[in-house]
Amino acid sequence: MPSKPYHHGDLRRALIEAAVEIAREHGADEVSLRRVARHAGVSHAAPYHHFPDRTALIAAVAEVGFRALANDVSAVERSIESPRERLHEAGVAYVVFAVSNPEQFRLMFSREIADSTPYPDLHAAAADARAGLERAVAASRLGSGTTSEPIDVAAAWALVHGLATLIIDGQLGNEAASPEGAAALSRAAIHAFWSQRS
Amino acid sequence: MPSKPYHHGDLRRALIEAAVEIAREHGADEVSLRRVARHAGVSHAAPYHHFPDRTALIAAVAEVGFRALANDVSAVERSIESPRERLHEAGVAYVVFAVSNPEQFRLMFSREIADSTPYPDLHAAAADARAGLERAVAASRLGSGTTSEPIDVAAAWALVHGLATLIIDGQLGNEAASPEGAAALSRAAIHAFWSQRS
DNA sequence: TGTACATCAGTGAACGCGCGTTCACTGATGTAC
DNA sequence: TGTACATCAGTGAACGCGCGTTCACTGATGTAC
Repeated sequence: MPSKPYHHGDLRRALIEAAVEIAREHGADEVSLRRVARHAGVSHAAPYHHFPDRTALIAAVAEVGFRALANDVSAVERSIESPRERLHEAGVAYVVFAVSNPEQFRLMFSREIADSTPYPDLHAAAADARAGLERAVAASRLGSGTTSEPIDVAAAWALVHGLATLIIDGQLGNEAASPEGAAALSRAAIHAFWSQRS
Repeated sequence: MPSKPYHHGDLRRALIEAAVEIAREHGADEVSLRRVARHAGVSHAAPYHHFPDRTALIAAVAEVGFRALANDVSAVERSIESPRERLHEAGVAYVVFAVSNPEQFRLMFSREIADSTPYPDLHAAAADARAGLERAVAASRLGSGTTSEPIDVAAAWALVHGLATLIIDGQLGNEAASPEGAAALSRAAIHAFWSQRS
C-alpha cells in the first residue's frame, strides 16, 4: 500500500466522483477538467487518458446521474400498487432526486450535452430514466380517449421537471429546498392537477 | 452627425441590446462584459460607467426580459373572456415567449441572478410577470375547495416552466422548437391536464 | 524464472485564450458667474 | 456672450486568473519467449 502510487488504479471513476463533489460543493459551473484533476490528486493532463475532452467527462457524470434517477423512479414502481398513486410518487421521486442532487441534475440537463448522440451510454441512461416515467404514465391511463399518449408523457414530465427546476433555482421558496419540503410541495402540486379526476 | 462621436448617447440601452443579441446569436453563456462592449463598438472598460459589474448587466437584461414576458402574458388577459381559456392561453404565451427568446429566457433564470434582492428593478419586473400568472389562476378557480391557492399557482407555473425548459433544451423534439409547434404542444399538454375538469 | 520490449497511465512545462476589473488618462458636456 | 471649471463618459494599457489542450517525457505494468 504505497502512499503515492504512480498509477491510480481507477482514475476514471475517481474523476467522475470528483466532478460530482465539486458540483455539489461549488456549483455545476465550477466543474473544469483542471479542477477535477486537482481534486482527484492527479496532474491536470492525466484526465486525457480517460476522456477525450472536457465534454466527455461531463457526459459521464450526467450518465451516472441518469442512472441514479432511473433507479429512484423504478424503486417507486416496485413499491406501490395503485397505478395512479405510482405515477404520482414517480413524479415526486423525480423532484426529490433533483432537490437532493441539484448540481448533478443541472449537469444532466446542461446545454453542453443536450445533444447526447456522441455519447451512446449517456443517451441510453437518459432514455432509461425517461422510460420509467413513460411506464408510469401508460399504466395510470392518464390520458382520456381523445389525448394521445406522447402528449401525456410530455405533460407529466413537464410538470415534474418544472417543479424540480423552479425549486432548485430557488423560485418556489426556501421550504421547498429540502427533500421533505420538495416532496410535500410536489405531491400537493400533482394533486392540484389530478385529485379531482375520476 | 459625426461618424464616431466620443459620447455614445444611450450606451446603457445599447449595451443591454448588445447582450440580448449576443445571447440570441451565440448563447447565453457567451455574454461577457468585454464581448458586449465590443459588440456595442465601445472600449471594454466603458460599461463600468453604467453597470457596477457584470452581474448588474445580466440583471438589466433579465429585467427587460421579464417585462416583455409580463407584457405577453397580459396581452392574453385582455383579449380572452373565458377565465379558463385565459389561464390556458396565458400558459401558452409563457411557453411561446421562452421558445421565441430562448437565450434571454435562460438569462432570466440564470443562477447568477437567482437572488434578485440586490436588483430591485429586476425583482419588481419578475414579480409583475408572476402576478400575471397568479391573476389568471385566481380568476379561473383552478383549485378545488380543498387545495389552497399558492399551490395552484406553483403547479401551473411548474407546468409551463417545465414545458418551456424542456423545449428549449431540445428534450421534446424538434417540432416543438418553433413558436407554432411550442404553442400546439403546450396547448395539448395543458388540455391533457385540464380538459376533463368541469 | 528471467529478460526484452511494448504499452499504458501518469507528469510537468508550455501554448494561447478571453475574462473581470482597475487605473490614470482625455475628450466632451454642462453650469456658475 | 464668454470664460473658468467641475463633472461626466469615454479610452487603452495593464493586472492576474483559470481554463482547455498539446507535447515530450518517464515510471509502472503486462506479455512473449
